[in-house]
Amino acid sequence: MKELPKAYEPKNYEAEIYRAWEQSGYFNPDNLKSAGEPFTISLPPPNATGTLHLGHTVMLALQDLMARFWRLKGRKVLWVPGTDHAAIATQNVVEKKIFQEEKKTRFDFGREEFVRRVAEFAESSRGNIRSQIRAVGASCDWSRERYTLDNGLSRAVREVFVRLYNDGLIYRGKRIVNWCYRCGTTLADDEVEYKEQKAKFYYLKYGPITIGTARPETKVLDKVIIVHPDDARYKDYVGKEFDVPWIDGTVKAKVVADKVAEMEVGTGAMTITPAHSFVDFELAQKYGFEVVEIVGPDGKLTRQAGKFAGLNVKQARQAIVEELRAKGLIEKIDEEYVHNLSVCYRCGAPVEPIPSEQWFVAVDKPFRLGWFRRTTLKKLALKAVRSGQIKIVPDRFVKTYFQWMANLHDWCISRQIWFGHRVPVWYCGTPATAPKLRMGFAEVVIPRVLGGMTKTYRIHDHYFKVGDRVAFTNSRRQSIFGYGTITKVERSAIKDIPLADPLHKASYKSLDELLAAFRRHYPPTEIITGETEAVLYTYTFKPADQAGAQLGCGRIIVAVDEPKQCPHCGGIKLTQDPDTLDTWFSSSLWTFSTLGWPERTKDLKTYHPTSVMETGYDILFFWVARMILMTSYVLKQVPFRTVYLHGMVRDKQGRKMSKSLGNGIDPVAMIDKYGADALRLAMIIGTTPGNDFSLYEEKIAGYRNFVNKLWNIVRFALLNVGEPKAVATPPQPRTLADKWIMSRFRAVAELVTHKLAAWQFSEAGEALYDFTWHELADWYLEIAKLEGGKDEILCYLLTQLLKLWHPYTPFVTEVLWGEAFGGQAGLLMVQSWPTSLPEIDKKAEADFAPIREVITVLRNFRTEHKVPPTSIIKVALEKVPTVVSRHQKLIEGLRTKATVVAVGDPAWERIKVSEETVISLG
RNA sequence: GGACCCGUAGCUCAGUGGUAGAGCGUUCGGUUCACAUCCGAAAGGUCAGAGGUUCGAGACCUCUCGGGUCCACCA
Repeated sequence: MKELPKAYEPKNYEAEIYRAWEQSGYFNPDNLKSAGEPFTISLPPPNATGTLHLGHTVMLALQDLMARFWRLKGRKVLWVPGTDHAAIATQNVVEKKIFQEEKKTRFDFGREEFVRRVAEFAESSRGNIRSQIRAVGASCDWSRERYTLDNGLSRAVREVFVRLYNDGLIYRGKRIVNWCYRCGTTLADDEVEYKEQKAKFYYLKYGPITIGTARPETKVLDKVIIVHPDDARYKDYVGKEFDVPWIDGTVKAKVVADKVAEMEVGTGAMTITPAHSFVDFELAQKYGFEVVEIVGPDGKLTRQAGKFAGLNVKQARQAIVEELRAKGLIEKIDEEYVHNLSVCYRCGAPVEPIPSEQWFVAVDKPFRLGWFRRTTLKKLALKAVRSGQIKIVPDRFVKTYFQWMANLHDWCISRQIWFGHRVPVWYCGTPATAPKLRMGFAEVVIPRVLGGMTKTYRIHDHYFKVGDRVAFTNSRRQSIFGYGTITKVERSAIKDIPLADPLHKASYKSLDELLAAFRRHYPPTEIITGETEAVLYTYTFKPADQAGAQLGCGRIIVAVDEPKQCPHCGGIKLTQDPDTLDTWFSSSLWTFSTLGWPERTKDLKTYHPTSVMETGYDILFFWVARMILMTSYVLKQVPFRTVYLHGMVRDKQGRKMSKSLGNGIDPVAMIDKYGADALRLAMIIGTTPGNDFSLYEEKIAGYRNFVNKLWNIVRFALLNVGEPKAVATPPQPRTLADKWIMSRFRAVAELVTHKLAAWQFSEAGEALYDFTWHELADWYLEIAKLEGGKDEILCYLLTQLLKLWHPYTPFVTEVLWGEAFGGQAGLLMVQSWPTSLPEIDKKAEADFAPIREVITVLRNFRTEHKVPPTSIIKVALEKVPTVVSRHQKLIEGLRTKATVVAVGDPAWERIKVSEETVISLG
């Protein structure tokens, strides 16, 4: 006989229990005796600087549930924990902090110092999230803890980058990207969120045609109007060119017909701004229109915007609208226009499309995988799911996954922030000497340029200014063959260009010959006539091989480790690309980089592919899809066999939890108040994968009550059992109640086992909850008080029940296990799952049911007739199963205080008590 | 525009073709005897609506209504 405290106080045990688990070494599968098949989970790494929120708690509870279940089932369980450097998010946090505390920006510190400070901050706050993960009870292997920015993972990142580059799947290009002015960086397509917003929509007179726009400030240099080919209104204009009085002087506009213009939208006509719209950029590529940047990366208008240069977007819009108004070009303004404003998912500031030189992963480009297969990254990622190698729970997300994959564009992976994995790319030369501006030359003319040609004609303005330092590059190879400074910029119609200019080495006999020369270098779509305006650049020239030793050859070096010298020219002044990588690039390698890749480690061989990826459906695209894509490419393996997606936590009204609503619940406070076990139950029972669920304090309190019930079940047993011991095999039941509970236990144990293996955690938990409280506690324990002599059975049920509950409520079950069986039984977390189960006894279950019913009926009878608790009643029952009369004592003892005279009837259906059946009240 | 989810007791939600469920709340009753973080009872349902499939539908199919999410587009 042993006495436990009356109520379970989680605070008194949890820390100590976790310490015992950790010290046992069993979180590390190397220390598990089991030889079973490994079961691996990679913990979706929380942000290093984060604090535990309910989303984390959900994933920890579910993953720990799986880990503990399979560990008890004898599998070699590895759960790899870690944290994510969360590049933009972390940098933003630190920038904000530094600005508040010291009124300084990152530029005041310089890159190196700033990164050091961010890293320091991340390091110092990482301990916080670690201890909070422990507080939930997560049985992850801390000896294998990783960080996305640690040496091993950084190496994996560089290795993958280099491989992709060598396979031609990473390229650098000037493309329209999403640009966040506040963060000063690009964002991937899915890092942009949309907010519906009312804005002004301007109808502007653009020559004879009215166009609509919400962003007049980008329209300064628009010179192409797109209309639908079938649009009768504009039929006569198509293909025509005309002068249009516009924002900054007159522009020559032409009208092009293309089906992208929808007749119903606005006026059906639009001007295009290739530099500031994804669609327009595509059109510009299609038709060869010039891409002119109006808004720069600083959010201010560029010098191409003429007199508006230097104004920020907001000022420029005002000024330009004013200008348009003054010129009478505004037809009307729609004030009620609703459109989706693009905003940064990290900081909420507006995001604008601008052209920028960035690194991309080509998802649609064919490459050779292994010896035989030609495929694309997108195809690989689709196949992994379509082939069934990866199962998604719930499976409706398969459809979502395919849809997203189908829409996936090349992935912009470079970011202009400082904190993160630096792009493993070096340029031969330094920023000071290697000019930013480039002028490309066709291969055939390079020898002539090298021969001293210092004047070049172009029909597109590159906006070089006198004094600009320019690198001259081979357009095909992208290599620099010379350097120089612009000394003169002139404009002239082609027909007015002197046919023989001493600075322009080539001379022409006739205008036709000059025009032919132009046409050779521009696509056939360009209409080049004598009237076409050309820009004539004059410059100084120094060949690269002369300047090379100091300046570098400008070529790109992509390498895992920092190169000492340029493999192309031997130059030693190498400059690393300033960009860092999208944080999801490193997380996409998470399942295998954490196991030691690129080394061929034993862990990698043993534990990869991982068994399950458990995470919220909100990062199916951000993360899960990218892991599938990258792992398929790098390892030719899936990263995980099953994806289990949990829903989002909402408040009682179903609203998202947010700071502004103030409806958030702090999981740490809840653990403090109700215990980790109660919180875990509240998040597992009553929830289904893929569906959001509500969480509120009363719910957690309810499960706290259950945990306490479990405690008291064991407390009762220990008070009644002489010598508590763990019982592995089911003892022989003696009474009907014994047979009934043993049979029920078997049914529940099997159900729980089956449901847990089938990812149906809620149903398993519910069944176990109901059995524990409403069968075992409410009925069997009451009967045990009457019948006595239950030591063996109670010990057996206790032993097995604690195991079944352990995955859900590890703390209280471990405490109880220790209290009941002491140290000799070892830790509960490494016991074996119940396998030796009692027999199913259908007859006992069938016999017990009417007894239970009779008791309930009699209790109701007492209540209805207001029989005082002390009174004994005598009741005659008719048409009840004969078994009832054989269990007089049971019925009387279970708080009915009734003597039953039962008339047995084998054909009984329903038991009823009416006043007529009552013989007497005693 | 495309896709998806949800609608079941007052509230929060389970329910994988076979007798409508749980927790909380409400009402009534209970002072020792494991637990008031408890025990015993009760009330409470056109399973959003309409049609269909089936011996049988809360579940499967079609449509409608209401609430929500994601993606695409956004001149």
